[in-house]
Amino acid sequence: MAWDTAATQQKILTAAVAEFAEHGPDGTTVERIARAAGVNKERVYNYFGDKRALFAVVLREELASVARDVPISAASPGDIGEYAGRVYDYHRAHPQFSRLLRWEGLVFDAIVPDEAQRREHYRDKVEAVTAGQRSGAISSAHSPDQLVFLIFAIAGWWSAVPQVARMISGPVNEQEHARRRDTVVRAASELATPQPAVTTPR
Amino acid sequence: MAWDTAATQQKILTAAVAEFAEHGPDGTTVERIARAAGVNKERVYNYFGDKRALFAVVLREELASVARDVPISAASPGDIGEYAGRVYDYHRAHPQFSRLLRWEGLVFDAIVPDEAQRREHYRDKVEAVTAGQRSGAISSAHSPDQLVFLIFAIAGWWSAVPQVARMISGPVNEQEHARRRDTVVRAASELATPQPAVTTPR
DNA sequence: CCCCTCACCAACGTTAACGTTGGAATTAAC
DNA sequence: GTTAATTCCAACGTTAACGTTGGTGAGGGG
Repeated sequence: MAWDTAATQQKILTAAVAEFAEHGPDGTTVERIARAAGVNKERVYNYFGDKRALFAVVLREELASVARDVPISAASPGDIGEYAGRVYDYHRAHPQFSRLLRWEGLVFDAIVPDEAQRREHYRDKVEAVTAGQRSGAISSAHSPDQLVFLIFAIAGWWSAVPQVARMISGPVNEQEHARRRDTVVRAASELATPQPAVTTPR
Repeated sequence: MAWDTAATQQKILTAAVAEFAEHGPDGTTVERIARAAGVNKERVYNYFGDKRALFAVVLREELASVARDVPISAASPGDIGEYAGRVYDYHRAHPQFSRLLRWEGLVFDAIVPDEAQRREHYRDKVEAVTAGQRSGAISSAHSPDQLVFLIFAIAGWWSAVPQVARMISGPVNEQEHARRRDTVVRAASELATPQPAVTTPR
């Protein structure tokens, strides 16, 4: 049988994503990754360097995915709402992504692997919103970058602190998921809808 | 000098909070906690059992604090906005709380230490919003539990994924914090403001 | 057909954290 | 004032993960 080093590397990477997402950088052991991938531990060190380096690769591979897989359209508040809904769906369908994102936030406070490229992806979203605001279809009550971030917050917080969501809203079944998604869509849409000035009485 | 076991336990707990918040359950070592507290490692085991038990105690102690320290008022949308702002402030002023909350979300998917009491705290918030909705001052577009959760999301996501916030909005200084807080306050207020129906064109 | 390179793995040394134990110092009880 | 109980710590055994090394066998170039 011929060597297939690319396949070996891929198996390691897939196993690493699962392990790191589940246990985090400190809870993960290289031995478990190797066993899950069906290869020897030494292969991991040879291909990816030490554990931290592998973690960085895993983050880079996985965290660019939402930007690729969930395109934005910002021609109307309804578009923003649907975008938020899709981001919510993505978090739900890819718990590994969601967990890695949060581990990154906890471990890499300062430096993020591949920050330049990630920034690009986010810039796309912000620019789409900027265009929507310029056309008047989207509310300008918030600056575009912060509106984008609010959408992420609304869509992502559920999976970030599932325990809090459960304590507030009760056990999570299919129906509850639908309810949450609906809330996300409508809330994002609200925030994107141009308003005749919100007055804050004092 | 007399024994002061309460003080010893408190020193351990304080050190444990800092260590667990910084490094998480797996990254923390009991030895470091003991050293930081200025006591012997054995004291930790004697008073708190093993590492996981101590982690549970730390979570219980720290995570009830927001509910205690940040009361809600929901007599008007402006109240909701200000509440969201205070929650934002709390996250910023107590990064340990924020980090522990997220670690809890990652590690205790199912069971949460002291869940019953935590649920009580959240219930208070939900009930305040319910009352506000009943009086008509607060929008009923979202069910009260989900509105509360949206507020938490808007206020908390910034510190949960600081790397994303930075990549979207640039470096964080005092001015940027003020901008974020303002966004949080206004967004929460918007979501709480009764609307004459949001139309979603298709 | 020979040899050199490289993927692969079993086994190893080393470090570090966990959790425990035996004993010294201190307080309280009688 | 002697004894029992308790706080505290230094030192220990044990486990487990990290990262490495020496060796084996497959592939390919001359």
